[in-house]
Amino acid sequence: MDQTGEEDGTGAGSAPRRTRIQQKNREAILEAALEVFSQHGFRGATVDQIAQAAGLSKPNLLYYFPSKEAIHIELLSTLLDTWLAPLRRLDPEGDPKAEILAYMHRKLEMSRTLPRESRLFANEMLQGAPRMKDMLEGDLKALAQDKAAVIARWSDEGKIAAVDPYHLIFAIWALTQHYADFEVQVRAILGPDHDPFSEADTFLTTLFNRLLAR
Amino acid sequence: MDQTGEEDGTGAGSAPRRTRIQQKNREAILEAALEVFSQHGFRGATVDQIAQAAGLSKPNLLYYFPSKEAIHIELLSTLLDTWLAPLRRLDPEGDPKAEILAYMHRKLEMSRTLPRESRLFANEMLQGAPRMKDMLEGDLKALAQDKAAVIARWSDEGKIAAVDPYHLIFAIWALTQHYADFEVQVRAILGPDHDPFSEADTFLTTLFNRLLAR
Amino acid sequence: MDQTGEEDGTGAGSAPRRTRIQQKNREAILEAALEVFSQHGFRGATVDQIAQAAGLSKPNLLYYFPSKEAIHIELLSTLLDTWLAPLRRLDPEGDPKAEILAYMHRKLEMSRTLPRESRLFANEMLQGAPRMKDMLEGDLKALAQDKAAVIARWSDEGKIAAVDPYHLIFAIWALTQHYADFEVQVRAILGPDHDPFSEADTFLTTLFNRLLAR
Amino acid sequence: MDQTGEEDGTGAGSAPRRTRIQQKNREAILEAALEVFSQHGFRGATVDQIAQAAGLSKPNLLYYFPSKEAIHIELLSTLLDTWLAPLRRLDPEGDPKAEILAYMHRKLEMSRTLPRESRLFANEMLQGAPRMKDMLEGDLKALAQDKAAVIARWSDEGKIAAVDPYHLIFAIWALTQHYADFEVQVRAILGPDHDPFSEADTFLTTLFNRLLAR
DNA sequence: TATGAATGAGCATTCATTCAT
DNA sequence: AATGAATGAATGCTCATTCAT
Repeated sequence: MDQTGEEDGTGAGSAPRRTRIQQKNREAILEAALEVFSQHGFRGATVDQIAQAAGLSKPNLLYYFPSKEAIHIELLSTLLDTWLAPLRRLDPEGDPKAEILAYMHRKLEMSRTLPRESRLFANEMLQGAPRMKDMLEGDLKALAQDKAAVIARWSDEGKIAAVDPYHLIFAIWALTQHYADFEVQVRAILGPDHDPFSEADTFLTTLFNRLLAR
Repeated sequence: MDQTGEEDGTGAGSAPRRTRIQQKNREAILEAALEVFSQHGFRGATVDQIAQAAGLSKPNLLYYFPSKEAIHIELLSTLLDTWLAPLRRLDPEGDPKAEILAYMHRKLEMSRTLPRESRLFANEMLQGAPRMKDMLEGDLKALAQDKAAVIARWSDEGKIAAVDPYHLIFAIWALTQHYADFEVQVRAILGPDHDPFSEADTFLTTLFNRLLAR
Repeated sequence: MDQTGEEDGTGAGSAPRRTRIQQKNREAILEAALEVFSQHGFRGATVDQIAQAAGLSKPNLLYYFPSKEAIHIELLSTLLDTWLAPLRRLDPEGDPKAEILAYMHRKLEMSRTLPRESRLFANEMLQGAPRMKDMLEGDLKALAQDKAAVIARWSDEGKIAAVDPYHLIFAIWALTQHYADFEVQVRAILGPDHDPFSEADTFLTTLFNRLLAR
Repeated sequence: MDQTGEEDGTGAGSAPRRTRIQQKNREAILEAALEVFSQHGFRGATVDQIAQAAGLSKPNLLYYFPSKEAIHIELLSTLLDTWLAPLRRLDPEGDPKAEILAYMHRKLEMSRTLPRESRLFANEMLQGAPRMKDMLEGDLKALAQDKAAVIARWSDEGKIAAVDPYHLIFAIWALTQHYADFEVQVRAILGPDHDPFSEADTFLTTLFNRLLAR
């Protein structure tokens, strides 16, 4: 997914040296696991499925990761960074409404291009975030507070309409992720002749423009 | 095997005769299953958990329902009706903006009072609706089309601002269900001193007012 | 092995009610496990072996005991009581030498009739008593101290020859258990025409008579 | 595969040529294997544990020995020689009681200095000597018969008290090995302030003196 | 209706050993 | 002489479901 190279959970230590084949297999496993976990959830996924999808034998897969859970955790750790990146880019010095709209667009784009990651995340949330709670109350909370303060300031300064900054963020998350997480429903209703994401882009642009207009 | 003749979604079959104890146990099972399925997903839930939560032995539970899957399907069937009820009540003859806002409020209220149902539904969607696709493309689609037409008319007649009626419905779904489905995340960010649903009520009222204002 | 009915490890609580079939199967499992564990050790034994020896399927065995380890622990708990019984009967008011010789005989008889128990115990000791250390430092130590004091008194009062009471007890254990634990070796050396236990009886009687004679 | 031509107990084969590093690694492996096998038994030990303890990779370890079992067998073969050495030194021409006591002391000293070897041997005996039976019925039996005959002669000649020579040997084995094999138990009972082996020395000296006194 | 007993299929993980380099 | 990579065969345990009563 990204070439930043995953840490081993310690977050600190020296980068683990990996041979080319290790790198390749680890990536294949994570890619396969993303596919399987996002579709079936943690418990619903089997190591066999993942191994097969990665083109490895089950014991060989467990040569690269110590356990099924370790793969899941690795995915979630990497995911959170990816997930928060668009929000991180919200620039306190930029034009308020443009910044918020741009953020929404980046987030919608992520739903479009990374729907499996979105579903993996949603799965974890639905189950009460058993493996992610710490991350939520750490990085995520800090970032949300930071950006909410920025938005609140914009709101106070009259640069955008008055609006609860936290719930504005929630709204962006909810509205964009919905198109990934509830894709079946959206497609069932719209039928095959619609392009949900392009319509969503238009609709959400309107929505946030009206919501934030002074 | 399934001599209880449970209504299977067709809505036709003869009314199943049930003693009071049967009724009570079926309800206990469905209540328990809702709890367990919504928390752990279908594969993550075990019949044992459900039986224990229902206060029954495992074989006795399977006397009432032929299989784990049958319980799940029964829950989903019932759920869809509950889920669509608020939308059904959207009155074509009512005041457009008031109707839409009232619908949103009913939906948010459902997220507040029935979060387990919301998560059960979300779980099913995330997995591609393997057990619900027909219902989506049947009742749900029909209802959505029907109500979208109403909203489109309102929009055309200038009674509300121009808006894509389908995506308006999606927005209501996404924004209200988010507070049930991503509750951990919302609470992790807001902390213990907030009342997410009451704040959401205010925020969403504002949001839809601005979106729909002529 | 004995009809006292095993506790479930809590040591306290009410006696677990068991149906006849439960009683029968539990006993079959423990008997089979004794056979297998004493021969192959804990790690060397497989649940499959035990199940087969007990005439049960693997999952059915695990219906009666939660894990392989639980069976092992149950065996060891029961065993310690059996194991200490002969020493418990050492009567402080009896004739000193006769009491000690009688104890030795009871212990030797146990090696003869319960060699598997002896080997199970020896196996556990060899590995450092990972599952029995507490029992050793509890019941066993207390009993040994108690009886060592009795023997020390006899020794002090000149009723038996001066002797270290603890090491006298160890000597009885070592000498009697040897015929069970090292049975292959004893038989390899003596050949098929000897009766090790009857010879041991004579030899050990002589040994302790000479050791303890005033 | 096994081109190193390890002496396989027959004692005949050509002397294996080994480089210094080979020699060093073989020794490291055997040392590590002794540690691990004596603690966990054959089945309980893993090749990984041994390799790690020896500071080698698993495949490299298997370059030196064709299999886990081969290491075990090698250990046992070497062990038997070590084990019997003290008895071999029993001098038919020496002073009978002094010889027997000296043998007992050598054996006790071995328990003190080589407890792992003692436990390895005990483990093998407990399991019925599956890998050692031939050795028992060969070298061991011959030596035991030889020395038993010596003791029997001494006994017949009145140089020591009348005693069954085989069971006298067993007694020495049992009493000395007990302090290595059942060390946990001994220490659990005596507590930390005792020196089991030094006390055993005193006790066993007394015991055999009284047993053998004319 | 209800439950104790039983099981086949499956699952995550371990492990001795082999392969390729 | 050494090791990273790979695997077949277990191994302990779980689970939905069935059987017998």
